[in-house]
Amino acid sequence: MLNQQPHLDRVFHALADPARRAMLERLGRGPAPVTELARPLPMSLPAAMQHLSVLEEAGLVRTEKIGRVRTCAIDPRALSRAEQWINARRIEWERRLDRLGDYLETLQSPKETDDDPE
Amino acid sequence: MLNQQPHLDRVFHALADPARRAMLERLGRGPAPVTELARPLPMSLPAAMQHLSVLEEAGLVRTEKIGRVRTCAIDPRALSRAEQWINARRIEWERRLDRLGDYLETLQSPKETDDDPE
DNA sequence: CTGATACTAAAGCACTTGCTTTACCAATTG
DNA sequence: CAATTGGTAAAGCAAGTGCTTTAGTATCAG
Repeated sequence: MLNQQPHLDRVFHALADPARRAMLERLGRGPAPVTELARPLPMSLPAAMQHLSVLEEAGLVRTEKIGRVRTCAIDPRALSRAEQWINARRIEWERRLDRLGDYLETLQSPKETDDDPE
Repeated sequence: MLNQQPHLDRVFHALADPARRAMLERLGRGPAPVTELARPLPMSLPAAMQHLSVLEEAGLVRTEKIGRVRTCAIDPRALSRAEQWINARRIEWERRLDRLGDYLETLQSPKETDDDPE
């Protein structure tokens, strides 16, 4: 019943780590090889590689190895799904808050009782 | 150097679990007591409580206990920070893709060479 | 009062994460 | 060729997660 969206799990989990967000922010300025992504991070290269593979499995990053250099680039499509989920929630919540406001107003000037009083 | 935004860590981590997203979706339709949030989930009540406290520590949910019932409600502000981060990345990436497009066009019709060839 | 309801606290445990180190291969450089 | 560079594979380990069960406490209903 749960988890119809394992993709969202992976994307949000990938975004929940500062090292991975730093990688994405760097990649926002253009593609980069693995070593360059790893350099600013306070960890070993294999550790950075593991973060990178989390980003890749979430679909946020695509990589291609040419010669001995693996070049990494962002894939914006994965992020848009996460954005859509957040957006849907926010719209829903704002609408509800509006209806709550309406309801409170009907309490102020009681003409007819409406439904959805919670 | 990393982790200037532990708040983002917590929000994205909270969103990375389907049980917690289900709770948020339910709360989008209005406040609810703990038991109602837990009922559809395939786990014990204490387990659901632990998920709830993750949401609360991320600032996504506020709760108030009246009598023996703890009522939970969403707090949209926490989510907007996450949305802003995603938005910033997407705008950055789209701008970069546009510039890449421009660059490719200048290659097609070479009049003047611009900077930022990456 | 008695019993049921709604939560909460705590301990325990299998499993997963997030690194590390070591060792290694393949591509390039001199 | 030998040495260096860029990346990978694998093992190991401390710490954290995600549940469970058990055992409560406080509140409400009758």
